Amino acid sequence: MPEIAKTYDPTAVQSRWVTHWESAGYCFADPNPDREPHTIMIPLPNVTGALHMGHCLNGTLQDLLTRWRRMQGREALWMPGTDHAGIATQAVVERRMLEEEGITRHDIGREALVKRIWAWKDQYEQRILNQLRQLGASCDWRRVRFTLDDVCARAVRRTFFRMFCDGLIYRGKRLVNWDPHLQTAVADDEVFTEEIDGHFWTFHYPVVDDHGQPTEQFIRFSTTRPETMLGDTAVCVHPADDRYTDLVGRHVLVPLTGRRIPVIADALLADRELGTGAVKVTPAHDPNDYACGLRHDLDMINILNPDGTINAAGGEFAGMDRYAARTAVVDRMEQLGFFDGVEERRIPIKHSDRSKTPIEPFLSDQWFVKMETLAQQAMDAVQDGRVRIFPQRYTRTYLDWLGEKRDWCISRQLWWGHRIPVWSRTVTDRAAAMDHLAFLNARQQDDGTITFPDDLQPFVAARFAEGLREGEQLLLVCVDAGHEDIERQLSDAGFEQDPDVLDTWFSSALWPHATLGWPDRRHNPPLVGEAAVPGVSGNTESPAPSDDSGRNEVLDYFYPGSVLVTSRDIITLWVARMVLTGLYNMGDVPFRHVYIHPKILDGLGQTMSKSKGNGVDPLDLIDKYGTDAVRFTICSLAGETQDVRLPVGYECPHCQAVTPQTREHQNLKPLGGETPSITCGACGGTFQFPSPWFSPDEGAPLARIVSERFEYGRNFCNKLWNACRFAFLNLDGYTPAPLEPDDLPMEDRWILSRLTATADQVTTLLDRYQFDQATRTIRDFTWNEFCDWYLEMVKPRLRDDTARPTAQRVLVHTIDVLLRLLHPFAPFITEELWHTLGQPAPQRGLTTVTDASESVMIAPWPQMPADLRDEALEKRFERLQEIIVAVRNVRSLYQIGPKERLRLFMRCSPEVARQMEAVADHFDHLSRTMLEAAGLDVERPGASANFSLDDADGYIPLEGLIDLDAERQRQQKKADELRKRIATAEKKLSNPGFLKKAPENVVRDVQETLSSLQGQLAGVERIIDELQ
RNA sequence: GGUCCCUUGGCUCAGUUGGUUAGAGCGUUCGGUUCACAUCCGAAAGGUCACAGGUUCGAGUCCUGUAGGGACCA
Repeated sequence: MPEIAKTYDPTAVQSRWVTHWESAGYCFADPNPDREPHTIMIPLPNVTGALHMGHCLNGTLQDLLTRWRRMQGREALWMPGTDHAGIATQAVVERRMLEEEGITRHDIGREALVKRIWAWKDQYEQRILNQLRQLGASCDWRRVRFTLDDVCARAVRRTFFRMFCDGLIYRGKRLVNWDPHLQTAVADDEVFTEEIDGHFWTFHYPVVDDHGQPTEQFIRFSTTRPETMLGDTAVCVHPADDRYTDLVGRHVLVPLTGRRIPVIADALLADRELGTGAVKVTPAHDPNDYACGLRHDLDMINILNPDGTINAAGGEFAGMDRYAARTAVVDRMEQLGFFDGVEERRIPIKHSDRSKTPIEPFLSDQWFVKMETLAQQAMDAVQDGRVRIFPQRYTRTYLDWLGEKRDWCISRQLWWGHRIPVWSRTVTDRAAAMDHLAFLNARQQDDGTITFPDDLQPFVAARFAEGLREGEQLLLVCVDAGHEDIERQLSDAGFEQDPDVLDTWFSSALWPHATLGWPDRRHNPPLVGEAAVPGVSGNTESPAPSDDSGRNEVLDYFYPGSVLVTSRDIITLWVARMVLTGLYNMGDVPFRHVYIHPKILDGLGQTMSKSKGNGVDPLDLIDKYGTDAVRFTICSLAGETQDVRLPVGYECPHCQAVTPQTREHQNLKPLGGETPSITCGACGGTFQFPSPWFSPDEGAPLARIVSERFEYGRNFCNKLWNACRFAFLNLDGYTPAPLEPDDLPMEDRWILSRLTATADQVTTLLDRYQFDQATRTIRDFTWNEFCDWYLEMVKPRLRDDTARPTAQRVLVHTIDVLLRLLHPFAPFITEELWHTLGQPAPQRGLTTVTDASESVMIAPWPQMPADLRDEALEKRFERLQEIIVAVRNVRSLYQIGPKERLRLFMRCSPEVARQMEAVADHFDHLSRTMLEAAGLDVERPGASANFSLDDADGYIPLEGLIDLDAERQRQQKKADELRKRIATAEKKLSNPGFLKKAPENVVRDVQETLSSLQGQLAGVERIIDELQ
C-alpha cells in the first residue's frame, strides 16, 4: 500500500507534474482529421512586467477549458505568447534608464535603445511564461509566439501592405497627447489627471467689421492657458445664447497675432452657463476645440515646437518656453488693454505617466486605418451570431464602440515596435515623380494611380499624399516583407522609411491568424527553435494553394478559434480589432465565442494592474496555498456580474501575523534610498515585501503575500486528499470486476446517482461558462455528499470481508470519476491522486473494467449512463439524512457524549418503517443510535426527546435527562412556526386568482406542502400532548 | 456627459426562464483527539434581500424612480 501523507503538500507534486506533462507532450496540439479542434488563443500578456492575479484568473479559465475539451476528445490547442506593448515597455525601460543611469533614449540612440528593450523583453517573457507554467497552463509550448517575432512581423507587413493597396490606410493630422519633456506622444491610458493650483484669466477680443476695423463691441472669454491665444482661429458661443446671436457670423481680432477670426455658434463646445458663455477656439491645442474645428472647418494653427517652446506661428513669442510665453502673453494683453481679470483656481491637468510632467495636446501627422467598412463587417459578425459574446450584455459595449467607426490611428512616435513599412520622399511635381521610381519601372496611369510591372505589383505599391507644407507632395511607397533589396534601392533613391512604429494593437489584432502562420499558406508555422520558412511568395490574396506543393495545415485546422477568454476592458481595444482583421485577412471570424470574466480588484476596490503597483504575483499565493487551491478559489469567484475583490496582506516572517496591504504599501518605492520595509504590528519586527517596483534585498527578512480567501481552495484540496487517503488505506486486496448497479446497496446507488447528477451538471455549467457554479457543484458533491455521507456509510463494509470487494470497486470508481471531473480545475492534486490510485487499482470501472489511462489529463471526460440517476432513491436517502441530523440535534441539545448509544422509536407508516429497518445499521454508526421500533403503533416512551418529520415522528428516551418544560417550549416554538407556514399556504390556496391563473403544478406543489406541514404539525401537537 | 454593473445574515458572495420554508464559505456560539482529514467532525444562532412606487394570483428575481458604490467610453 502506498505511503501517503496526512496533509496535502503541493510543492513537490507541482514541480513533478509540470515537467512530466511537458515531456509527455500531452499539451501539444497538431492537425488531426479524426478529432474536432478546440482552439484558444491566449490574450497575449505584455512584457512590461510579471503577471498578477488578473492574469491568473484569465489563465486558469483558459486552462480549465482547454483541459476539459481535451478530455472530451478534442484536439485542444492553447496558443501561448506575449505582446511587445510598444509604449508601455519602452516607457519602463526608459524610466529605469533615467532612474539608474540618468540618461534618455536620445543619449543612446534608436538601435541601442531597442537592444535594451529586447533584453528586457527576454527577461520578462521568460518570467511570464514560467508563471503560466507554474499555474499548470497546458499551452502548446512549442508554439510560443511574440508579436515582434518573424512570423508575426510577416503578418503585420502583409496586412499593412494589403490595406495600403486597398486604400484603407492614409496619412492625416491628429491631436495627440504630447510629452514635451520626453518629446513623444503618449497614449490616453498613459496619461493621468492631477489637480494643480492654476489661474483662470479673463480677456476680451474686439469685434471687427468686414474691413477689419474695430467696432465698439467686444467678446469676453476666460482661459487657463492664455498662450494658446496665439493659435486661436475662432470664438464660439451657444447658438441659443441671446447675448451673442447678432455676433455670430461676424469676426473678432486676436490682438497678439492680428489674426481676424470668426465668431461661430456650436452647441457642443459652448456652455451658456459657464463663465461668459463664450469660449476661444484653438483647434490645434485642445481636443474639444479640435472636434469643433473639424465641424466648422476652422484653421488649425500649431504654435508649439516638439520641445514645448513656441514656434514661428507665435510671432514675437517664438522661442519662449510655453510657460514663459504664458506670462508674456498675459502681460502683453494687459498692456494692450484686453485683460479683464484673473482668479486663482484648482485646475485638472493631464500629466504624462512616464515623465510626470504636463502633456500638451499637439497636432501631428499620423497614419490611420479607415474604419467604415471594416467596422461594419465586424459588427455584422456579432449581430448575425457568427461571434457570440458571453455574458451577452457585453455585445453592446462591442457594437457601440465599433458603431462610432472612428478611424484607427495606427502610428506611434516610438522606437519599439513594427516600423511602418512605407518609404517616402517629397516631390513638387507629380508628373516628374515617376523618375524617382524609374528603377522599379513605375508608371502613372491616367487616373493618377501608380502601377508597377506584374512581377513587382504583388509586393510594391505607391501613392501620393499631402506633404507637410502647402503645395508639397509626398510620394509613398509601401513594400511587403521579404524584399530588402527594394527597400535598399528606395533608400538609395532618396526615399526615407517612416520613423514611426505601428500601434501595438495593430499586431495583436492579427494574433489569432498570425500565430498560425498566416500569410504563409504553404508551410506550417515554425515551432520554437525552428526558423521561419523564408521567401514566402508575396501574393496579396494569399489563397490556399490548389496544388500539392504544401499546405499550412495548422492554419486550416485551428482557425477559426473556439473561444477567446478575456476581461471587459479589452473588448474595444482588442476583441473588436481581432474580429475586424480576421474578417479582412482570413474572410472568417477569429473565434466563435468570447467569454468575458470578472476583473480582479485589490482590497481597496481598484483593478489590479501592472502600472498601479497593486498587482499580486500568483506565485506568491501559490507558494503559500498551492496552485490548485489558488486555481480552485479563483474559479469559484468567477461569477457573471461581480468583480472579484481580493484583499491581501503581508505575513510577518518573524511571527506570521498578517499586516493588511494598504495604498501606502502599494506605492512604496526605494527612490534611490533604502529598500522599503514594514514594521509588524504584532511583534515589532521589520520585514521587506514583494513589489513590482523593486527587488527585495538579498537575505533580508521577507514577508509573503497572503489572502485568507484562498483557504477555501486549500481546505478543499486537503479534504479531497484525505478522502482519497482514506480510500487508499482501505484498498487492500482490491480486485476489479464489473458490477450490476441494481444489485448494489442503497448508499452505493445513492452516491452513483449523485455522481451522475454532478457530472451532468458540471458539464452543462462549463458549456455555459459558469465556472463559479461548476466549482461549487463539485465541492458540494465532494465534501457534503461523498465525504460526509458516503465515506462514513461505506466504512463498516470495508471492514467486512464479504462486503469489502464491492465496496472497494464502487469507491474506486467514484474516486476515478471524481478525479476526472476535478482535473480541469485542480490539475496537480488530481494527477497525483490518479497515480496513487493507479497503484492499488490500475484497472477500474463500473459495468466494464478497463485499464486506467496513463494520466488523468488525457483520460476521458466523465459521461455517466443516465439510468444511474435515481431520484426516488435520493428522496428516500434525504429522509434518512433528516432523521440522523434530528438525532444528532437531540444529542447536541442534551449534551450527550458521542460514545453514548441512544435508542430511537419511530412512529410512521408500515412502508416507511420497512425502509427505516433496512437502513437501521446506518443509524448506529452515523449517529450511534439503535432503531428500537418503527411502525404505526409505536407509542412515545416516557421521558423522551422528540422530533417530527414529514411522515414520521421520532422519540429518543432519555431517562433523567429530559427537562419537560424546555422540551415543551421547544415543541411549542416548532408548532408556532409550522402554523405560520400553514397560514401562508392556506392563504395562497384560498386566493381564487392563484387557483385560476397559477400553473397546475405550482398549485399542486403548494397543496402538497400544506398537507406535509399539517402532518408535521399534527405530530408536534401529539408530542406536546404527550408531554403534558 | 453616455453605457453597463453592484447593493441579499458580522465579512465575502450564490440565487438559472418570477412559483414550496432565500443558500454557501469564512466568522460567531456550544460540543468533540471514534483508526481519512483540527487545513477536521457534530450541532446551533444569525437575513423586513439598499429605499420608494408599479406590473402580477405571486417579486430577492420584471419595470420606473431615489440613494450609495464601481467599471468602461467620451
